[in-house]
Amino acid sequence: MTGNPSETSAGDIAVPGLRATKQRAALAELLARTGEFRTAQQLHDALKQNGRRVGLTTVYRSLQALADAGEVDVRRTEDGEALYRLCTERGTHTHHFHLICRNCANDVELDNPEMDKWAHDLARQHGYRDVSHTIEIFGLCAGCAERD
Amino acid sequence: MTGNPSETSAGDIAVPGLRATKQRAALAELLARTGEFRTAQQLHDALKQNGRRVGLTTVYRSLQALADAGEVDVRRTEDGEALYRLCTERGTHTHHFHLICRNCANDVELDNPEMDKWAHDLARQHGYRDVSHTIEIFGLCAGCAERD
DNA sequence: TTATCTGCAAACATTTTGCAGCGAG
DNA sequence: CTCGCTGCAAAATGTTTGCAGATAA
Repeated sequence: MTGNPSETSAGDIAVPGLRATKQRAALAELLARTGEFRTAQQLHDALKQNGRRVGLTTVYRSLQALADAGEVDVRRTEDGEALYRLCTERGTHTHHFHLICRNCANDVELDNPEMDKWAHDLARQHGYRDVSHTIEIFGLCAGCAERD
Repeated sequence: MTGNPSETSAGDIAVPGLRATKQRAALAELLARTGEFRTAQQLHDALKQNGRRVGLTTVYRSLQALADAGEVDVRRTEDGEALYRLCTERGTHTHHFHLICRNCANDVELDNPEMDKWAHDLARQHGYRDVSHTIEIFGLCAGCAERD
């Protein structure tokens, strides 16, 4: 699974204003392959295990840049650690719902432009500008609810 | 306003298994008076300004104890800081919006049953049960946007 | 009295920053 | 060649812990 690192950038992410470096390519590939929320340190460890030599600092900085560019989603653990995952709908600066199972941590990412707009308008009604929103719905997913 | 600290416990919170100390009483009173999400440090500062001498450590430990006891709600800032607020009513399963200024941390609490219902339905459409949701909209409040 | 609580200082964990050198464009 | 990117080490931040003395029960 981890045995054949090719030079070709598989899940490459081109962000205008960011240089294409090996490190970021490796990170992007990893993010694409993972698809789930991981801490910066987990990603860093994974890169190390894949033989990729990327500094933790660079992981942090790249994740931040990618988050700014709207390419990755950021979420927080209950104790405040940042979790990163490749945004399923990239490029769009829309923010999505997260439907998170509180048992298995499974995360469904939804997109509801209407609700999106609503949240936006509501914020502006109250004088808020430069608005972003986070909508997290916690519950038991079908699988876990059954197993209960 | 702050000049006459009486010995009587105004917003006292009695938690079985926890001793009633002046420090915790002061914190509880402050929480009751505040009613909004604050960081531990903000609470600590407020206590200091009220002439209450309570160590930061104690603030943290008390908040943790109160949170464990279900008396206090914990939330996280966008950058991972913990925010605490007196739990309004346990049992009510109402969830509100939080319109949070990412600069001054001001928090407008809204209630929009329609959006509430929407979120709920959406979750159930995806097979989620025992649903609760958190809707946080971050932005710059009018005041901070002006000051920019 | 005695077990818990307090508060200081020091430890911690995560994330950020300074700076010298590397490397993409 | 140049300027941004990298990575180490060191700093900054928010939070937790060890321990000696204070205090509620």
